[in-house]
Amino acid sequence: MTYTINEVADKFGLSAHTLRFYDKEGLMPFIGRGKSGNRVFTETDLNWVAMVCCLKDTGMSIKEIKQYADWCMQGMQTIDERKTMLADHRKQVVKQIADLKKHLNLIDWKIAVYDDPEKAEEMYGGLEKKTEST
Amino acid sequence: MTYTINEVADKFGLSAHTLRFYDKEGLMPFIGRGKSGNRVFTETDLNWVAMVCCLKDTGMSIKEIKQYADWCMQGMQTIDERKTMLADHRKQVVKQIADLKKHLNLIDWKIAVYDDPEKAEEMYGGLEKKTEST
DNA sequence: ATAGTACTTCGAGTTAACTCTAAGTCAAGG
DNA sequence: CCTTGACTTAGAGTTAACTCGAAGTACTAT
Repeated sequence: MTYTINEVADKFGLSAHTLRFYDKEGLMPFIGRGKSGNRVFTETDLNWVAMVCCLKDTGMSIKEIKQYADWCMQGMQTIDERKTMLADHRKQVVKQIADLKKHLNLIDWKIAVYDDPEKAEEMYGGLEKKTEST
Repeated sequence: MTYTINEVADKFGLSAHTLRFYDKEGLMPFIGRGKSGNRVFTETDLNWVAMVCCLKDTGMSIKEIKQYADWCMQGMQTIDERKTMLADHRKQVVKQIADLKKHLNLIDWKIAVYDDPEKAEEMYGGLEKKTEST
């Protein structure tokens, strides 16, 4: 089973434009072509696209993903570099989650204040005192 | 106690340029000025900057934050709009956290594969079979 | 064979969010 | 008085990541 660029785009919620752009940037160095020059995606390629999307959606830049792809193309001797890169990135993702949870607390507190303004003075000392009182 | 733009920038890990940019975009409509025209930040203003940073860091666009700021300036009659906006945004943040956790699983799996390649075939069916074998 | 559809490349344009430069003002210290 | 340093504005430039348009090729159905 193989897939066209539009099928893959649909599957991952991207546009064909974006997939070609990723290809052009070197993020997909091993996508095959059919006899008329069209990109042909295999199941294995789909796994790779999933990995690219995962890295992108967790904030890795295209430049870094290209570095990762380049290392993958170079074979086994780059395993250590790849492992280090993923371990570093993992830390960043863990930090992102922690930061988001912290921010969520402030958002929750703010919503609570709107539901019960009394809480504002008690809990925080009057955020927006100035604006709310105008 | 009041603060200069550079003190605030330091406190929040932003540049003074960025704070002025936010001000220009209407994200800080109530920052006072000293007699020579310099921005003067109060403790209350710091709380507001914290809120802006929270919204920005959780993916809200400057345009949306401006909308929120505008509503804050209009006073009590916009409480409902603000509450709705924050509740909607809260949902998005919760989703971001869930998505990041999901992505983290793939990253963890991939790291595990690098540590013990045997797992690849068992768990996933050979991601990167093509690239690893070249 | 011809119309339609899906793909191709190349390169220009867009958007968001900064990021910086230039030219100028202002207050304090020597 | 003069320099130094922190601030001011307006506006231009940068960067990342798309996003689109034009022009062309190739298979598919009528």
